Amino acid sequence: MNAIASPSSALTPAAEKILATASELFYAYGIHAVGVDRIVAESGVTKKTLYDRFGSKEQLVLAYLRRREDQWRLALSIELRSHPIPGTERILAVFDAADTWYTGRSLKGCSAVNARAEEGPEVQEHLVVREVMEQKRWMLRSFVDLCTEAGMARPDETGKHLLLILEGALVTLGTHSFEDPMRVAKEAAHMILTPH
Amino acid sequence: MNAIASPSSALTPAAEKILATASELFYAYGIHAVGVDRIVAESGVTKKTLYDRFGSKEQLVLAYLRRREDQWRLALSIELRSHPIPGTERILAVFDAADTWYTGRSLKGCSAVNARAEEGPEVQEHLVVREVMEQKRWMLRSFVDLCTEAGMARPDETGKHLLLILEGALVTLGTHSFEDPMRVAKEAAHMILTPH
DNA sequence: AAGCAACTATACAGGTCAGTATAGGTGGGA
DNA sequence: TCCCACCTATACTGACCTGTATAGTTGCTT
Repeated sequence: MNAIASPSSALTPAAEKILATASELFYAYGIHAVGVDRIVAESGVTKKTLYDRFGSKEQLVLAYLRRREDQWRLALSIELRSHPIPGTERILAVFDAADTWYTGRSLKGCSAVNARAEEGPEVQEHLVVREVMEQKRWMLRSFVDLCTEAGMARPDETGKHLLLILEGALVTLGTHSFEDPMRVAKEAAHMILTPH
Repeated sequence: MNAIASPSSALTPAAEKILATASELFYAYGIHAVGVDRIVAESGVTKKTLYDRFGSKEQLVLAYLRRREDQWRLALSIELRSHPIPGTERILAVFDAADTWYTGRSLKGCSAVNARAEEGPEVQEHLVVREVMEQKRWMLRSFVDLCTEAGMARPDETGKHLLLILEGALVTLGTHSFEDPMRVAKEAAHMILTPH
């Protein structure tokens, strides 16, 4: 596994407050629905400081997405460290980590998917869209690596199957189609991983 | 199955043009990012007509979501009609319908999920959020019905597993984590439906 | 011929958007 | 003592936001 959190880049106290406030608001209401005026008002920091520290709203959005992803990767790496033996149990531990980390904190699904929904159709152009794509491909790579080290017959295909199930559970956290989607996802993953 | 398209409510010509233009723009750029001024300009209709026909932007958004869902349910019911025998093949035909209907047309994933990403955290309050929830629960019910009529051992659980896989594939259409997600989803569904 | 639904055209109101400008305050290190 | 990074405070720009107001046109139906 390649899960190591980034150095988190030592923000100044005011920048920290801005990012914390922006993260809550962006996730809860959407990125376009939250103006910098509101972020500034609720964080008790001036607009000048926001632009001195982050440069633009888009860069603030990127910082928000990267921090959330860093936290998830850290939580995942800790969970995996307590299941060090390659195999089905270690793979299923991903869904335990997701249950612990996302459930409760993520009543609107995946922040990256939600951010992508608000951007235009250009894939390569916008930084936000690229960031989302890279995060998702990292998770796919992680699943494939776990399947490979477990000696699965078709790690590439199985990794994709597992990613689909995880993504579905994250979406379902936001749509409220049914209760406890991450537990159900772990069941589904278990069936995928069981020899037929 | 309960898939019958709604009567589609006979819009006036100008309303039709507005809805067609709004649908493209909402899907491509997000709902908050598209103003009524732009919809009006690109559809060649006046703003007065838009408000005479739809009443508000929110109602226009609802019309957009409902029409897209109606079209999907119609496509699904046609596909299912050509696989009338209860069983695994009929269930997997859902993913063929999704492949035909979504792939190409839906390079940014599910319109309902994307719309939900832009609304606030209140679940019961906003009409858009309720609409999205109802659409997703309808699809879950459809999967469960298909599993029940196929004589599956645990139709409720299997229906949820299938919904997770379908949702995951829709998201992946938008994130570009890997190619051809709907085909991969059908594979995963096939494994879920095969006795262990 | 009258009425009416559907439409065009233009202008406006009141608010919010991202981002900039100007001026000044504070605390720690060289 | 001077400097400098970091911060506050306030005002502003020009564009865009949803929604409304006013006035007039077209074409079908009764």
